Amino acid sequence: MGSPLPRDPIADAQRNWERHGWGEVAAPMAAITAIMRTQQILLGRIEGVLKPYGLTFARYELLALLSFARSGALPMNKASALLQVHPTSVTNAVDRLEKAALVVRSPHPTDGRTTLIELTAEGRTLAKRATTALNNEVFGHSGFGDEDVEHLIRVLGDFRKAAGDFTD
Amino acid sequence: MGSPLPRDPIADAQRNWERHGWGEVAAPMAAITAIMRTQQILLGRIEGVLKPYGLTFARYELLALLSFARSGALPMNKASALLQVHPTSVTNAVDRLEKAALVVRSPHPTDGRTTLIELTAEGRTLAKRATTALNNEVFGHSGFGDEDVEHLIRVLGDFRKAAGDFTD
DNA sequence: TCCAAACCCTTGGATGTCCTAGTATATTGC
DNA sequence: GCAATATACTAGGACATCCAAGGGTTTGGA
Repeated sequence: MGSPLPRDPIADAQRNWERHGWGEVAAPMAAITAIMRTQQILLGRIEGVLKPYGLTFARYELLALLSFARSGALPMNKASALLQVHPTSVTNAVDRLEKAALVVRSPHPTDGRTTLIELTAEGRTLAKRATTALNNEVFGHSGFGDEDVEHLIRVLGDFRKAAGDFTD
Repeated sequence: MGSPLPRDPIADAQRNWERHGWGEVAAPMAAITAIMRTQQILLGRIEGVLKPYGLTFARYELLALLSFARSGALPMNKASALLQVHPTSVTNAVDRLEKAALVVRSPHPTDGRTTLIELTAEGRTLAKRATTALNNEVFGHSGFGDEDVEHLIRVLGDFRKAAGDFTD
């Protein structure tokens, strides 16, 4: 999006916060802003790797989730809960995946309100290939040290739990 | 978006990765996924606080950036670089902020290609109030411990630097 | 001097996310 | 058994982000 800046804009923001007498919250502000930016960078990398497969991250996540389900099928509401996104986002993703013949919608056997999302053979194949690509090109070179990875998993896990993501 | 899940879906994903022989990259995958989810949670909180002010996070960031500029004005391309978003995103944000009379566009005095974004008096006032709200309601209760905040700033700072965000 | 290359901003299009409503199906309770 | 409530999915709308392209302005080398 541009060449490297001469200075870290988030560190600058933190200094501005302190300079304005908000020193108490300057560090958390910087940490939160850094999380936002890091997510943006990672998402960009992931989307870049997935593009050749005709997938976006949202669609890949759904495909991957289905590929781990016993039967290769899940109710839409289940997928929405597990992916932690709004139901309409799942509808959107399924619409496009279905158009690409990677999944199909089928009625739930006993509950008429529910729609099952089912992986097709191509969907399963593509999920596997995309996962390999992501493992090789993103997760395998995350840029985080092993210790930092463990720390992130723990700290962000605690945060997500406190935020009400899960009970466990 | 839903009630808490009985189990951490990211920890489950990590286990799935390991079960499929991708143990090498399971942890980084989990860490990255956790960052994505954490960003989503934080963004939701921030947007919730800003809503009463008629602001979104994108617009707030621009307003805050301008409020820290000496003259309360910045070229669009400068803002794009500092916020690290695509120029068209800035155009979009400025369109809406201008419609709300929080900023105005003015021509650059010497470079005819450049447009300056200038904070209005209301814009400056609103930025201050929104910042106070965010400090009180989000940054002040980030949910991260002091040590974790320092750790996040360091680790994510290194990551962003390695990703080419800044030289410093 | 003058034209090509570089730079700046905007428009239009594709995606994703969320929210609000609306329709259809299940469940509950009287 | 039937009405009221709850649940599941989808349609439409508001926003944000990015990319690709287009039109105007500067800069720089021939």
